[in-house]
Amino acid sequence: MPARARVPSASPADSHVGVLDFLRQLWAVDHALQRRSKRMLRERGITGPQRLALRLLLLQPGMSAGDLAAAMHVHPSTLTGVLERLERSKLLLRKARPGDQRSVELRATAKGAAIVRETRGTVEDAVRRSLARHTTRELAIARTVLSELESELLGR
Amino acid sequence: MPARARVPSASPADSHVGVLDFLRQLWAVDHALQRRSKRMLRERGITGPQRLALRLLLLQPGMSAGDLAAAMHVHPSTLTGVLERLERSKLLLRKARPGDQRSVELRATAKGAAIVRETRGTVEDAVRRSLARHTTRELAIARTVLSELESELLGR
DNA sequence: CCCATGTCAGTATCACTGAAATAA
DNA sequence: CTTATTTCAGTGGTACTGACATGG
Repeated sequence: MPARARVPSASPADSHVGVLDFLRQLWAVDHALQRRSKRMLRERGITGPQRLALRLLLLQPGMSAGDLAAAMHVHPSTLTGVLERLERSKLLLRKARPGDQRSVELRATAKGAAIVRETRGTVEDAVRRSLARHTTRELAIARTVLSELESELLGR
Repeated sequence: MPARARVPSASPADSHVGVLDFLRQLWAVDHALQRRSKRMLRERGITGPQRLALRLLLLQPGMSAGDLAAAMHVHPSTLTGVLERLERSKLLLRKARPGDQRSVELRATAKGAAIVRETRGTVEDAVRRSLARHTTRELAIARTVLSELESELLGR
């Protein structure tokens, strides 16, 4: 099991606000996300992205694959694999859309809805607990920083 | 190219502070990180985690594989692959440690040091630009939230 | 013999590019 | 014919578990 590191912090000269420290924290959260997702797969048979897909589908049943891919910020071809695994696990149904046979209507099954309701040990659960410890204002700041980070990462 | 989503926000009843919104933002940053990493690989021949490994190695030359794995919060067997790719690209040297033949001394090559210095288009670059837009206090808050999120994700 | 270190084998998800299939 | 939607084929990186070789 990975343990805490003992590595010297970035020198202040690196930049005014410890870019390397922030960078490491960012990758740390990323790894934590990936590990939790793997663990969910082992223990409950569903990954983080798969859960997110189902969750969005419950909010807007009948979504097309393209719309869901956009909502999840992934390439449509990436979604194909996610959907296939969800379907194999009987958590999702793919149906040709009446009126446009190219498109598909996606819906969570009853089993899919049930697994989404069970939140113990999920990413969502961790987020909920973290958020409960902060004020609305602090969370707004955190979200803004994350949102700008996202833009910068996607840009150029 | 993934585009912006149009999905209804979480209902306020979901929890007091939009857990689903925060969750989506978190995955969005994660995806942005992955995409930037892939793009770096295409354009410059090195991924985000690979760069982080080299960066830590420059800070502490001669580190062992186990220590580096701990510093990066990954399993030693995960690091094996990362190191192999770095070595194949001639960015890193692995040498048996004198006095303990089980352990290895890791060092960035001159080429490795050079590629780390070139930061245009890297994750680090995006972080630097984002940080420049915020006050020290705001960044401290963001870091705290991320750090707690990490703990919650790793826990239980 | 026992423990530590690192690698290897096997498996799985995610993510892309680019091309193909099908339908509008 | 052209465009839109999704899937398929192929590639690559990350990450794990569990086993193994080797050295202390």
